[in-house]
Amino acid sequence: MNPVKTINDIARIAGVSKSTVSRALNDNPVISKKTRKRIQAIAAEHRFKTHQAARQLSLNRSQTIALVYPESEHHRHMVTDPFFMEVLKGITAAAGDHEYDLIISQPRENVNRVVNAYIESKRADGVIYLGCCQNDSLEPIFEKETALISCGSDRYENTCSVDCDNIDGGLKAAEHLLGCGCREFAFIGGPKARLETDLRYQGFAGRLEKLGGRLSPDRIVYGDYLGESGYNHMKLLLKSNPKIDGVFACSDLMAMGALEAIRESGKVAGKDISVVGFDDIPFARFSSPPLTTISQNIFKVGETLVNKLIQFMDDRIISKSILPVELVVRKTTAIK
Amino acid sequence: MNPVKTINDIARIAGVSKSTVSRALNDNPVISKKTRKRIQAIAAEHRFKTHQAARQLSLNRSQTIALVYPESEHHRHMVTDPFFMEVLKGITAAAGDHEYDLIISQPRENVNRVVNAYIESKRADGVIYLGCCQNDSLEPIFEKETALISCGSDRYENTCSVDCDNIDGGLKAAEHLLGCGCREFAFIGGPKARLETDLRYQGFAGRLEKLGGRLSPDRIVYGDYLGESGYNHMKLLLKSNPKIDGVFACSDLMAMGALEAIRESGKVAGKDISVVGFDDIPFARFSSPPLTTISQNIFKVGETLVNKLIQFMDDRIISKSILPVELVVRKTTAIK
DNA sequence: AGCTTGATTGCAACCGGTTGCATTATAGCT
DNA sequence: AGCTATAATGCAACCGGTTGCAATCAAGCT
Repeated sequence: MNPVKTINDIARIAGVSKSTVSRALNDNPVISKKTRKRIQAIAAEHRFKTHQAARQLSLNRSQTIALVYPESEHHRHMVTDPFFMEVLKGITAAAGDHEYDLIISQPRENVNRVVNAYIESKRADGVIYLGCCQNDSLEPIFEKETALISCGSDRYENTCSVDCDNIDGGLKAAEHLLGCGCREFAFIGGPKARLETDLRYQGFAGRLEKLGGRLSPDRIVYGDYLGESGYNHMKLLLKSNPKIDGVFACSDLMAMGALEAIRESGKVAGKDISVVGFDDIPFARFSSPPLTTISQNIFKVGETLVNKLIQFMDDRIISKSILPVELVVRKTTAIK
Repeated sequence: MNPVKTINDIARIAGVSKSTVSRALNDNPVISKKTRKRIQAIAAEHRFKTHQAARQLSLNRSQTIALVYPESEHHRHMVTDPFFMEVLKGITAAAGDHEYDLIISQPRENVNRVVNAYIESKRADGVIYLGCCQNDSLEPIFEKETALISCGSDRYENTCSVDCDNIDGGLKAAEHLLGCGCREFAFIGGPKARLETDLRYQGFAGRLEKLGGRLSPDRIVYGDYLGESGYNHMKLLLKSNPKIDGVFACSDLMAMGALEAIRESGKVAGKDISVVGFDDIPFARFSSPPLTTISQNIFKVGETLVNKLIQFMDDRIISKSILPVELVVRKTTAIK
């Protein structure tokens, strides 16, 4: 097959001008249907593919969304974050549906600069910012009219965001544990700097206070979402506060770590101590015992991030979305 | 700040031609050091960012790598694949180091076409193909001189690939289980269509045969890498083959599902039955009991994929890399 | 001073698309 | 047939960089 590289080649073959080819390939109705079909057929036959850079240059639009997430504070090699996987699935699916490409980057530092670089170099038309810590200082970005949407860091008036209802999650955990008859509580949060940790705490502690659960400061600890930190914290908690009978952990991984610590202590989760996790990762139902948890529709978070970002890019509509969570009762909680 | 958009603007401000600016910003030594520094200073002062599409068009190079992975056969919303997360980390890190952008896509179908489209539209300079199933038929791509590197599907002569030493993994699992005194084995593979399933089986079964372990066909089953399939398969195996005392599962998730099934059956993993997983996901040490498993350096796989792909793009060097695996002994295996 | 030479810089074409506007073809009408 | 309204197409500029080659400049030499 001869090398057909550009619309000029197609134009020559079809005996029309290059502008006609361009319009035909974009299905511009100003070109007669007959010509359009003919040119499209020729293009297909020669396996022509538009040179994306050229197109982007003309249109001054990259048809690309950048996904930026900061490197986790503690780990570089080991973090297996179920949340990220799932949200990524939602994002890729939705981006694909809208015919946007997705470029991803996990900057070592200076998230701020990276986000700006994507926008200013026209490398991306919009940015999804995932799980920003409170000290990330994206202010300079948020202040501008940048097409940016965030998840896990909704702290700026005029920026789009999508989040799960973290307060309601904490609240549901509290109500359920109270309903199980627990009275002595512990809270194993995510990293303290993270907004969602705070929100879940608010929901949890607020409802406990109202309904008479005990949650003293020495039973409020902060982990890193991974199994190990749940295990370690629970071990210490059990030693210092043997009366604890209700635990809310801000991730399933930490909850499962806690289960292991409970088991080692000789107590039985779901009987002596009730445990509620957060996330409902696929494996949650195979923990031992199967984990009661707050389920987030993370896939949907990903989809919504893309959809709302595109909406903003198209219409400048600023939206704050809060997606519902729900309690999934399994075996780590039971009425005493 | 006045809007400084293009190198033309910089040229005007600096009082030089646009080509000089272009060269200066690329640190071309043909421009006098003084001029270079001056222009770079001006560019920095005005926060100038190169328009990437324009640059790509000129250079006919996107400085981008595409990561393509097929949608998992069974699940769309639920798969939490620890392997993917970790390899992605390695890929983003290495791509960043080489100043390549990374675009990712999980095509619903027609992986083949997607891969080609990236290359032919110059959207990407090279493609990383992850975990190809045997029926994906990427032949048309592999046959060409496409800059493509694959992981999990090394089936084509003249294409780069990176994989862990799956055969050796199976072999090590077999030796360890035999060393524990096991004699009646079961194999819980990944999807049957996947190459690594076959390789691990070869290593495992081959060594068993040599050293006298029993692995009859009805004890060879295939799951989907997730916890649930490990659970279900193990449950059935225990019913049909109560004598089994050594299990090799091709993922930690399946192994952990199997542990749960073993627990439910009243047997004790690490005593009555030994179990070896594969992957060494972070959570493996918190399963109950902590899981003995074959550890892969998946982060390194990601890095290697990028490095070898770039090497190929630069020098057309075709490389096949096989990374070592190692046995991590925890508590699910013990000498009887 | 005049000439050579190497170091700097500028000119203009080019990369491969898109698009406003002018032009031509077609159809419809009297 | 002649004229007009409209549909279809082509021309050429433009997007913002890069780069081969020509032009200029300054220094070194006889």
